[in-house]
Amino acid sequence: MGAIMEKRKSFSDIAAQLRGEIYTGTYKMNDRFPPERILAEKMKASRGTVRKALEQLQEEGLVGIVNNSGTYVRFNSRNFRQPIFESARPLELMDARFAFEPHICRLSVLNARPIDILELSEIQDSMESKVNDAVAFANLDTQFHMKLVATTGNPLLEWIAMQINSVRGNQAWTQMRKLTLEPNIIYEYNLQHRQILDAIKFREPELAAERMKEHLETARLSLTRASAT
Amino acid sequence: MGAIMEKRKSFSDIAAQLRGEIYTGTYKMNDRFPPERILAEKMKASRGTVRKALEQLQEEGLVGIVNNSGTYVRFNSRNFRQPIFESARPLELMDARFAFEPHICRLSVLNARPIDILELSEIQDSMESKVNDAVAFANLDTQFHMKLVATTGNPLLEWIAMQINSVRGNQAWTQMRKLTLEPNIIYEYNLQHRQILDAIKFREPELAAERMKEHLETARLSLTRASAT
DNA sequence: ATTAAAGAAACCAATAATATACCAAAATAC
DNA sequence: GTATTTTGGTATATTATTGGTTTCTTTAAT
Repeated sequence: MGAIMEKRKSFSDIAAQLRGEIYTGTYKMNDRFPPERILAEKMKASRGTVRKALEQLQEEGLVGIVNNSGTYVRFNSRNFRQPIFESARPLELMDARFAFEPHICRLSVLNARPIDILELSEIQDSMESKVNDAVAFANLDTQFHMKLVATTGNPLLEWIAMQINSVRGNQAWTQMRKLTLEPNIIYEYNLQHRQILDAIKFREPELAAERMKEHLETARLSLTRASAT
Repeated sequence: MGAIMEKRKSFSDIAAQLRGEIYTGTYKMNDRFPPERILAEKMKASRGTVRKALEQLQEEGLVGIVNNSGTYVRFNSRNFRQPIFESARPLELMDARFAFEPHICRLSVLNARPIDILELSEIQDSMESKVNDAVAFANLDTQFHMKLVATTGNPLLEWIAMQINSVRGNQAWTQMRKLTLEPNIIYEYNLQHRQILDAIKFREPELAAERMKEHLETARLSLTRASAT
């Protein structure tokens, strides 16, 4: 017979499963776990095993076990109020952009339609005429990077970019912008944007990514110089 | 007596349900909730339990309770577009991981402390013993990548990674996992994880990033093969 | 055969959920 | 303006659950 042997589950198996469910948000912060008896039934293990698994999770700090009450999640899987973005520091954001944008360039080369490239060029043209207007330039810069993401046709990436860009709205950032966006810096940014755009036009994914990295490196440098002041 | 016993609901259950109704827009910004007594009746729970659930939602900042007046929604579901994650397709998610994780490796090399590397090794060891248990392996895999991000010490990156990982909790993904995670694939993943970890141990940022790219390429391939079936 | 780990069952004391009643402020009706 | 109703806040007694503990049996690995 093809009867499947239900293999005996060890406490570490149970722990791994529950850990995963905490990380993925099945159980949220401050939620109470199902009672041990129910959990044992669901996991097809004995209560003692579940108990041992929960004790391990407690040592890891993921849950707190309260006598005669229940086991409570002490891990924030998603922060719905998004205070992280409010408190994100400029250099942390730069790291995120470093991770994100070079690959966006590669994807853009693969997916951008002619009309997309045309629109990017238009934004680029506007930017080059705003060497002396830091605020206008910054807004167009945001537009440029957002449009770049949009050309990938990936709504998930677009959503993430939107979240990252929302940081720029806060106080620390408007100040930082005034410190860094001097005309000569804007001029350099324009050159780099133009180079990135050209690499995309000519369908060179690695070149586009490389030039984006250089661009971000320049931005990072002017940031560190500004914060050193 | 075939009467079905209505399971007693805990405050976490009530909170989860109300949270869902706020997120989906059943109750919109500034709406007044039904009074506690009515809510208790609808939820088939006692007023005390509903009360405790509402208090938790208040701590989360989702609602505001006003004495002698009512409980009001303080959350704008339009500004929070979570649905994208529910509908994110596997290949779109792979692109996001391609964008992020190689650079995460570089940052990990720069910032990981010895204790971090030790913890990563422990997760790795567990994974290598789960060649025949796809569910356990997948959960450990999530842990591995989450821990990797954590070593960068950048909460913004951690938040983004968590958003990306939260997709894995949904239905389409658990099915996809069953299709792709065969023992030989798991074996290959283990080899690649080990190589990534080694590169981090030996403080080689570019090597670590490159190996992560290879790992993701393998994952992408097994995805496309699975969706071709 | 020996040993360590998991399963099963029973009991305890503390806690959570229920049910009910009452209060005071606010909203509503008249 | 006044009376009535509605609302969240509070208190209390009762019942159902829950984690903690012990004891013993079963299973798997060596």
